[in-house]
Amino acid sequence: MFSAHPEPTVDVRRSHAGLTSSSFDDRMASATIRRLLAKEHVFCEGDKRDHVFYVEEGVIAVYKTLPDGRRQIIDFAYPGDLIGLGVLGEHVLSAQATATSRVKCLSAATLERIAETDARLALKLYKSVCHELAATRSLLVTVGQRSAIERVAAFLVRLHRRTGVEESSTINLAMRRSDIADLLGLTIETVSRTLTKLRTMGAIEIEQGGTRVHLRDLGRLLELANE
Amino acid sequence: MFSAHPEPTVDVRRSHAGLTSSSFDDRMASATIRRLLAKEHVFCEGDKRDHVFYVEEGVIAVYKTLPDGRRQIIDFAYPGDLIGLGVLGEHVLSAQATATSRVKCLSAATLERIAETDARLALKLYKSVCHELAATRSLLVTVGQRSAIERVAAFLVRLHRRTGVEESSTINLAMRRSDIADLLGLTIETVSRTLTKLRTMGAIEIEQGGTRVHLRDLGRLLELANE
DNA sequence: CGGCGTTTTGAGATATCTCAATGGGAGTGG
DNA sequence: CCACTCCCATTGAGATATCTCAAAACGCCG
Repeated sequence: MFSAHPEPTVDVRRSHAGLTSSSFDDRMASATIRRLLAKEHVFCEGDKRDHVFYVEEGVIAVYKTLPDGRRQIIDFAYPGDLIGLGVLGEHVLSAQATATSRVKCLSAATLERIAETDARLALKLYKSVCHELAATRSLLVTVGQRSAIERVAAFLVRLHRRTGVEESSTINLAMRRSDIADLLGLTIETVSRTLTKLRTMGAIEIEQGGTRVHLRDLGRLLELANE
Repeated sequence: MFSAHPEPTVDVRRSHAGLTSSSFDDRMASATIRRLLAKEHVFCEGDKRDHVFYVEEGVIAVYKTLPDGRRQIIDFAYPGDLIGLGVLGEHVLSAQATATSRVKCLSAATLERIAETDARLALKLYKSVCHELAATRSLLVTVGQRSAIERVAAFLVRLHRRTGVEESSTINLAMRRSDIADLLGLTIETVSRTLTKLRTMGAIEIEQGGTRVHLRDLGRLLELANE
């Protein structure tokens, strides 16, 4: 379904789909593991798209840069997500670990061949694009319409939903302020100031090093996020 | 492929795919036509998603609103685009004509039924999501990273590529300043001022009523857009 | 002509950015 | 174990792009 048709544009990126197709599972079991340190790249825009990566641990920032170096992070990929899917021979986005991470490297050609006969897998890939699209639209609304405090609150809430362990309202950012800034279309300083404002308001607590954040008043954050 | 699987999130929106599958063509031929005046809605967020719409003429703004009324336009749909596709029973976005428009109303259930057996159509729908995703990411980069003048220049260039007749570098906005503002995450006034700045610079000429714009210096616009 | 919706323009307010300095934590090497 | 360095986060102060509020001009339609 994917590889047979040359296609002029896009690149599919992440899957929330549980990966249960049996032939796919076989692949997963025998796949190569790659470990990354913070700031290491999984792939770059323009690289040959010969692998698809399944995130097992850590956080991967998927982003696009402008010619002058400005960077927009499109999304963060967490364990269980699939990155690097697409219909083109080259990656149109870059992906970089924001913290120590581990990914499984899957052959793109093989995956796409399996998808041709395995309707369940094909459907999962399709759904993953839909999820991706929804997430991107949601971020677009945030960046286009919300103020700094709303953006940061929305980010925290979303991160909590995505990675938060039940009951615990402490989240591990596992990334730098610059990553948050590039996701939200703000500067590092504004992100920092906004976090301290949220702290001052009593909505959050920031632990040592500023990477762990305790969401003290989730209701307040939701309200601020305007969701 | 689409209807059989209840799915918790998204809504696929637009297709650039040439629509040539024969059973689909039959549907198209017998479909109901709906004519819309500017500001009329094609559908609203939360509406039952029983139809998919093929834009034949005009411009349809597809958007999302925040609880307090702020609006982010996700994209404009032009003739040849398909809107309202998705995997959910309800629309998650709203769609409104920005100018007099004409759409063909297609039964969502039927379309999805055909897609289950017609691989070519299914593939086209898949590709349309990919295109949509690429367009949304591109807009996200614009809104998150670019200045007002860069955003407006990028918008004009994109509109020209999308709807511009060969050779003619005059484009018809067919929408209000408020629509452009809500697409780019700016205010009406900033859009207006930015357009006059581009005019003063000699990059564009604005015709009567401000709806037709002549791109006088496309190179300059491209440069400004930072693409 | 008169009214309405829209665009343009102006002037002042403000959120965010920029530039710069300070401080903290982690790692390194003496 | 203590400098020392590096990277990152925080904080401050001033600059600025964009927003807000307000008024005027324009184009369209009855």
